[in-house]
Amino acid sequence: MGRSPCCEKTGLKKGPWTPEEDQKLIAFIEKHGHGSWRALPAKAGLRRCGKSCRLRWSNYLRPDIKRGKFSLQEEQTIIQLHALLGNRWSAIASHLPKRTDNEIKNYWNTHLKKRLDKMGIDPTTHKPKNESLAYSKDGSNLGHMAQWESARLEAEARLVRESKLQEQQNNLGPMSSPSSTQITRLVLNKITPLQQKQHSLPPCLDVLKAWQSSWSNNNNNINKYSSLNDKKKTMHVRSMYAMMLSNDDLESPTSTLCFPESVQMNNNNNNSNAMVSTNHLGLINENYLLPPTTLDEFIITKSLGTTSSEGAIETVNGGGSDSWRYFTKHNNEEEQVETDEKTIMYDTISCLQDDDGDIMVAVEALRGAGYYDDDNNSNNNNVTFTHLSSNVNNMVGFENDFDSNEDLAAVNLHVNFEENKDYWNGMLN
DNA sequence: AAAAGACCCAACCGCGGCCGT
DNA sequence: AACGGCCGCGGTTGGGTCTTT
Repeated sequence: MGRSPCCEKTGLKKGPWTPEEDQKLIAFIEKHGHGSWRALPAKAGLRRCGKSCRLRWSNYLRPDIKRGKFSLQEEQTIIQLHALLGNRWSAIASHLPKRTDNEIKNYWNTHLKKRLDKMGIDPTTHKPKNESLAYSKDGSNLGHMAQWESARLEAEARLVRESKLQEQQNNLGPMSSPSSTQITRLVLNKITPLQQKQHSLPPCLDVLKAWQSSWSNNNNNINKYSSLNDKKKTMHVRSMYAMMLSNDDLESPTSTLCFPESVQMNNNNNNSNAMVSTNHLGLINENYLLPPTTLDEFIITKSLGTTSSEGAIETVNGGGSDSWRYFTKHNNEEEQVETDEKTIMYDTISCLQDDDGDIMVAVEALRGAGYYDDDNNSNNNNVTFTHLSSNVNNMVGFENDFDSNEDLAAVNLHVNFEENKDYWNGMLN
């Protein structure tokens, strides 16, 4: 069946919208709503086709659109969702409040895709490039498998919702019945056998395995760097996936995707190697995602030997809107910290604040964990938090033998875990 | 300083699904 | 069931801006 054009092409304007046209469109929609897009242009006095008006409104003029730089969290979400969903921009956009599918698509094509590409990750399959080639040689149909995986994940989400509902209806607690996740897995295992840990990650998610491999290969050497810079150089080649791989909690509550045990956090382990490794994951996350060459800096310094129980987070308006760009440490790198349970250190974090006032992840982390005290917010953008080190130590499960630099990394690590939990919960609700 | 190339992103195009008739 | 209108979606384009030579 042929398809008629959406509107008469003759006499209608195309191309960039003028401010006057925008105003006409906004004024009309605010007064009447958009109703039928086809009929709208004539009523609004615009020489545009309805489709052009719809696009202009939904991609640009809508009041609930957030414009400007994508945050770290948004970047993470896009990459994670793209690995799961592929180029389903509207689906991805539904998990990024106030962002349009068009904007996400553009950002992917112009930034994230290239960044993955430079790292040797195939942005289509999210697999390391050499592995992608090998995989193709198997004759596998990647697109088909990704589609299958995507459909399977959606089915998982649906099933867990249903099982949650069932649980509620039956009024049964988790102790008296299998958890919803367990139920989901039982059901799904009949559809797709549970993936063997580490050995057979879903094809479209094999990037996780790649990063796990990257992490594992260097994990044993994490304490052998001669300087922080050396550590950083190595850390730059890794990604947020390391963070995901580092904690079982980050596993999708519904997915059969499994993360390797070798890099899981062991909160009961006071061994310093384990502690350092875990904390470095937080730094890896920050360092990788934030490009190494930028104008703005997120600086961590530390003060040592104090018994103060207070610290300070200072926000600095340093580089305009281009914040969240770099994460590094300086000063005091060689200093060792001796602590006992009663010795509290404090750290000063200098960080940037973006234009719309969002404070960076670390600050949100502290606030979320109760370390950020709005009442103590001073006039010059200084905010304080209390009881940092001891509580952070407890927060991440380490009771002894910690280093304050690593503690701050742990804060970031912790909050990212929480954010990922929220993310997956959001996927399900 | 100028030209060429690269980059970016708003806007367009056309397909396909949904729904009413 | 067939048709037609509407809208959402993903791919692509074109022109403005920035960077490099």
